[in-house]
Amino acid sequence: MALKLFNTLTRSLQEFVPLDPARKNVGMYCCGPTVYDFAHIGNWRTFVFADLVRRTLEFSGYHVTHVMNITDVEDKIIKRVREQKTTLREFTGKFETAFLDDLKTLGCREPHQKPRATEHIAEIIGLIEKLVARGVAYKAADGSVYFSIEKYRGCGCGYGQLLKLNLDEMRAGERVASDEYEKESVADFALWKAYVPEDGDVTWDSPWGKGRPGWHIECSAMSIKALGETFDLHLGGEDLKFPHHEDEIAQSEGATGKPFVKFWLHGAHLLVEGKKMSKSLGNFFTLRDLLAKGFTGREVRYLLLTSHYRETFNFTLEGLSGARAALARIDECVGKLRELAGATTAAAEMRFVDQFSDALADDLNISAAWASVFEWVRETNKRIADNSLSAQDAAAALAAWEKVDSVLGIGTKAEAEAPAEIQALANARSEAKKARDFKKADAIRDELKAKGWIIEDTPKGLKLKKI
RNA sequence: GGCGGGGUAGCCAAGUGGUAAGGCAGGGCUCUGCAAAAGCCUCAUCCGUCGGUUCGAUUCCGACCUCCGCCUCCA
Repeated sequence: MALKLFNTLTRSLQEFVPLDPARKNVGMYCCGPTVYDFAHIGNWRTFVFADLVRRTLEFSGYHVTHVMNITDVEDKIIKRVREQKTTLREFTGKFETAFLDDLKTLGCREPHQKPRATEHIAEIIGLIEKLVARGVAYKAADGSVYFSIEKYRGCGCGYGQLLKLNLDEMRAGERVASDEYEKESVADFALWKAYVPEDGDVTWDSPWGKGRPGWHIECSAMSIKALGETFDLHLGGEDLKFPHHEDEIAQSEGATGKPFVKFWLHGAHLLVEGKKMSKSLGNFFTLRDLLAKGFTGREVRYLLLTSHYRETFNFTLEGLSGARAALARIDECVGKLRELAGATTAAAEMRFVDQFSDALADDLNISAAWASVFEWVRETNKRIADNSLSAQDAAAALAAWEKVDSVLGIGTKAEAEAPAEIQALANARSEAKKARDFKKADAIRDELKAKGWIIEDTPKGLKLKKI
């Protein structure tokens, strides 16, 4: 089934056809983190969403080049560097490392390229020069360079491609005008920000004097460098539609005269416990906060992947606990299949895989995709229970699971090897049980539980599971 | 004020002009000496409210209530 995605550019569901359909190459750019703090659960929803898009494309046979920028120069960063009396590189390096660690913890595939804004100042300046030469950018009295929406529109280019804009009705200017008063028009935005003393030594030379890049320009410069002047996919959180993505389109198309991106995908935000996340409400979580509560990255990933990307998702701790139980159900089933299959291999059972991929093809209907997973688990369990599953069948089922999991990316919990001490206790319990000393057997079971191991008596003998 | 997205069981969440997927929690049962984060089964006469269209609406239309997002740094 052909993959359909909701393109913000056309506000409609469209079949995904890349620019290079013959070679199945896909260029995908995802707006990455501004590294001034640890990323929160809302940020992670968007990055896990981007990972799902990438994995779905790879599952569909595309060769994806995944690019994610690291914004390492920006107002908040500069402010904190100054406050903490550190250097830009030292400050941003710390959060960049944390970000990439967290990305891995969440089971996201690492982007192929992670360009930093500070390492692309030359490209950024080059792009601004093009815009100035084309007459859609101007240097203001304060030394900054701005993009002129009016001039841009004057050459027949579309501003407001991602959403309906009614510049007259908008409340633009209420707060913007106060700090960016050198602009010709309030809708104009900065391409190059002139140096101010507060910037400290965070500054670069440019044809317009010392300064630093504006926020939007880095994404245009780096995506064009990595993926070309026109590429397939650009994604980010819904809040970025305006002004960030709209401005990216304006800068890029204003400079190249070519269409910038074929497909724009935007992920919705999340609420936490039904409310907007905020530090004062105590519902503001970073991934590290959740790990500290004893949850795992794969549990968080599972939960973030339970709802459709274009719907607001309500993230709850109760849901996160539920994630553990749901994953255990899958782990149990896959574990049994492994035992049954042994060294046997087989081609994947395609009924499950097809059902799963059909769900995803429908604008990443992940809920329907999970439904196919759990229906498969139930059917598989039944077949295991009535012994109607051969090693061959089990191997085919496992192969199918592996295909499905190449998209879900939750893997399976590694079967933890019980240390000698635990094994010895388990043996002692078996002895006690055999001697029908159930009191002792139960006491040992409680002791094991206290040490973090659960014992299960199965028809095939005892099984130890790590909590 | 402008633009946009929602309101489906205790919680999370799909979906459809023809009578409500899936997960968690709950309940029942099975295996078990007892158990289990083991397995199976079960769990919405009903989809924010009120009207309208229709043989039939949760699904389409209208009004209203309510939540959320963007318009300003923001995933």
